[in-house]
Amino acid sequence: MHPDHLPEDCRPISNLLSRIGDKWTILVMRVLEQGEPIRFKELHRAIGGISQRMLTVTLRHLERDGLVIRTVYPTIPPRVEYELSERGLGLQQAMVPLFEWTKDNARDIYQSQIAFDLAKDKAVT
Amino acid sequence: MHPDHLPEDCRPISNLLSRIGDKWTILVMRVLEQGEPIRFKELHRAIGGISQRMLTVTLRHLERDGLVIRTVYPTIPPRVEYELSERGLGLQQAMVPLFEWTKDNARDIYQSQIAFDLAKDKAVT
DNA sequence: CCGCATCCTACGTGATACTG
DNA sequence: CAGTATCACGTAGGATGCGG
Repeated sequence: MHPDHLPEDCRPISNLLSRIGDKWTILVMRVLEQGEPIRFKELHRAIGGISQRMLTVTLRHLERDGLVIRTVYPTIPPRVEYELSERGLGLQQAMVPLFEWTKDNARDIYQSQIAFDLAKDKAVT
Repeated sequence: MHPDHLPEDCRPISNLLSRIGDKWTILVMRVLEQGEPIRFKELHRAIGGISQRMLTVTLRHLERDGLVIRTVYPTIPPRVEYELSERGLGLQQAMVPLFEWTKDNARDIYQSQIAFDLAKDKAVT
């Protein structure tokens, strides 16, 4: 059922992108990029529009992949801090060209989409 | 509802990654990367496990973003060829570091996941 | 041969309320 | 403060059959 007979490089990349390509991961990593450990609540505020649940889920994924480090201080009230790991930092750096490309092409892509949708509508008419 | 008050760079990047980060886009682009125009059926065979529908959807998205070029030869039977556009090629190149990073870190990430899941199970016990 | 339309299922996402 | 549990919803994805 899965593309097992593809060049081996493709699936891991596709899998990785599927995970970091979700709705929030990039946003979270970008906030974490500052280097400073940051608390859950701060993250929640820094990232607009994310629910508590999705922030938790996203952080768990990142932690599971060893991309962020989670530190718990068993105080009362509890205090939990998140920071990018070495690996996470490396991923950030690997994504820089993609960031650049996106910035350079976002407008053109948007134009293409408009044009495409327009042609579509005209075809219907 | 959306993270509108984030640094402007983040959302477009997140959006782009969401689209190219889906299950098939990377795989399709990788096959297209060869440079040769390629027919639908060939693509379908080259990419194992993809349904006809998802291949169509994926190609439409890529076409809409101006990343692939779709050429129709109105012969009988019909002949449709796909190839990477300039823009698509640029995206490919921008992703090279990410590909490299993934190749270098895939194993470590996998290990982290195992360890994480194990710790989880132990916690339950 | 190409790929669109339909139906259906699974999962990601979000809102809310509750626990340590 | 941090995180879990529950429910509800929308979209992605897969299977199948039809049309150009």
